[in-house]
Amino acid sequence: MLESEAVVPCCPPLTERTLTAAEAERTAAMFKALSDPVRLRLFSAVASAPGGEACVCDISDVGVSQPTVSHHLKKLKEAGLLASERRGTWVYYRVEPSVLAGMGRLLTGAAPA
Amino acid sequence: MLESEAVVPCCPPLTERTLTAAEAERTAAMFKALSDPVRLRLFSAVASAPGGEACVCDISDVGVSQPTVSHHLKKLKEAGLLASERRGTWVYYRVEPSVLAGMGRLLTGAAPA
DNA sequence: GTGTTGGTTCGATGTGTGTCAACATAAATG
DNA sequence: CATTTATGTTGACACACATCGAACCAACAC
Repeated sequence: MLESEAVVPCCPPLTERTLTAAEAERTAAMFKALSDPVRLRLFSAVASAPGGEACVCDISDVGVSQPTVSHHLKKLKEAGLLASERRGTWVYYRVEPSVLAGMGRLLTGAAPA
Repeated sequence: MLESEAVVPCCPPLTERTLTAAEAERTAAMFKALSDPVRLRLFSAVASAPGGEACVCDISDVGVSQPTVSHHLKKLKEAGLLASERRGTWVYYRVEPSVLAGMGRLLTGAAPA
């Protein structure tokens, strides 16, 4: 199981040149992780949570069963977008810091302020 | 056929709050359009082309059959990421201007320089 | 008109994926 | 130990999707 193999320092901005097949493969994997409505809601719930992290119990109200939530969180983790840590009873997820900036740079070709 | 219905002024940054179901649906559709390696190569080919546009004949060398290229370009168009125009013999695709900035803002929460 | 080149649409097919119910694991609590 | 609560995993199923060849349309040349 290959998890969170550095997805950030991956590829040039989309406006720079045509991506190679390998670059496209890696970049597509990140977009694919965010291409499902449920995953997107889960991700934004974590990303917007105070402290940058949230326990599953706080974000699992997205209209699907709990196993499905777990499945989607796993996918986000495999894509390198989220990291998880168990603290006692609950499991907390947080956003991998550099990921958002990296994907933003991919689209805009510039670092945000 | 609903094409390019304003996708840009759609949704708040992912870090702001948990997206609503409707917001997640719309945002996921844009990410999904970029979640395929072939589409990503086609999109970057158009986005990086001089003048911001390219004819199909210039970008269709991505390792799949030409009908498949056409299929993917159609999807990108339906997602509001590309626009097409026929000029004589050839069909030209160009990037919808505000889309990249809009998606970048979605991820970083800030406008690029 | 016929022919040729560029592009899209149409079926068909195989693979991928989102979903849930059922089961399994992990930690706290009694 | 048994029980309860919180997550994760497995297996199965239905639907979506990427791909192709073949048929089709659009513009140009003859």
